[in-house]
Amino acid sequence: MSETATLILDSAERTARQGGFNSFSFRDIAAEIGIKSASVHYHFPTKEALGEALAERYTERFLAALGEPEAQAPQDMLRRYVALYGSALKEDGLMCLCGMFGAEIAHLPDGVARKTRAFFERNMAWLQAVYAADGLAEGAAFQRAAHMIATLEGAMILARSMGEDRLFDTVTYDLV
Amino acid sequence: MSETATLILDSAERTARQGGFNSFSFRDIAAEIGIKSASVHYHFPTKEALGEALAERYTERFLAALGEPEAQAPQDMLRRYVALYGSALKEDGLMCLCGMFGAEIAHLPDGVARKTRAFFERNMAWLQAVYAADGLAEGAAFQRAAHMIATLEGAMILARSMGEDRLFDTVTYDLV
DNA sequence: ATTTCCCTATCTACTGATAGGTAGATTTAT
DNA sequence: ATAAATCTACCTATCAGTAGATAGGGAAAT
Repeated sequence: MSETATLILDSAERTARQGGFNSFSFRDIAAEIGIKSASVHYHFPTKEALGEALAERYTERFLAALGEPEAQAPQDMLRRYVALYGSALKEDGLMCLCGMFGAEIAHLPDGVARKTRAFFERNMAWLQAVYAADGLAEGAAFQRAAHMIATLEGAMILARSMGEDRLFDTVTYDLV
Repeated sequence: MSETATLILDSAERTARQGGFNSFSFRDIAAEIGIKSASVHYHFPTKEALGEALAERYTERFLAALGEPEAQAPQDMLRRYVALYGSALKEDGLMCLCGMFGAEIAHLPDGVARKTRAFFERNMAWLQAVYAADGLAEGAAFQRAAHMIATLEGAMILARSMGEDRLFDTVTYDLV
């Protein structure tokens, strides 16, 4: 991937994680990185393609940061999972990209919706593996994984809505 | 409030609860209810005003549906709270309006952001009253209230993203 | 060596559609 | 007659997307 394509994704991701899929535009991206909007279309022909690339890169980075589900003790892996959401919110000051896309999934182009769903499926699989390693049965692991993702995504929304990032820690304090 | 104003809000709310603040437009609303977009502006001069009215009506209806926090036993009130989110998702097939606005709050007009925050503040107050009636100390009640809201908002996103509404019940099964 | 050719990446200039918003005339209801 | 509500007709700005030109860098052919 070219450096320009990376700059495009960086710009789009930051804006999308504040205002959703309709908040970034080819023009704004182009202006921010000092090229013309037609050149953005050269790298990503349609907005759907750009959105897919965004969700895909985000998912890959997210899972890479998590590592293998059995890398350490289950409790440590869960703490790492919570911390990854927390750093996204507190260090970057941004929502989870796929949480944002997930909220508006009914209005997204098909390809973007698919990639968004894939993020959650892969996160579910990762968490279920951790809970399974902790000795939980399949059904219980599934339930706990869904609860974990839901609580973290919701905690980001609540913290941002109330303008108080510490709320994220309040919600997640006894989650692991 | 006139009948037309109500129809405008109905149309805008349904669309906003699928795709967020940028997903509804004066033109689309007008076309849907059979008037011209200029007439929509007569009732709601700006999109900010329309967004504020949306969030305000949604909040009032939501709290009215909840009733007084001490109306019944705390466990019953909590079950009612969870059920209210569940019916919004499963019967209407829609996200929580203020959950949607909350996700994109950094890109919303000031007035809409304020009304969105007010929704969460009033929900927090209602839940804290329920938990206080259940004998919890102030800090614990605050923590449990924040956790409840976060989990429910996140459960809606997760269920919609994975295209499986039953996921909402999976997440909230042992929440009360 | 030079020329020809293609590829990458960008540009200018444009399209049709849509966004939110406004002025002023007209209709409708009291 | 008045006031509320809607209309026609328009504005400016922005949207995603396209066509065609251009510059520079190799690779291949002569």
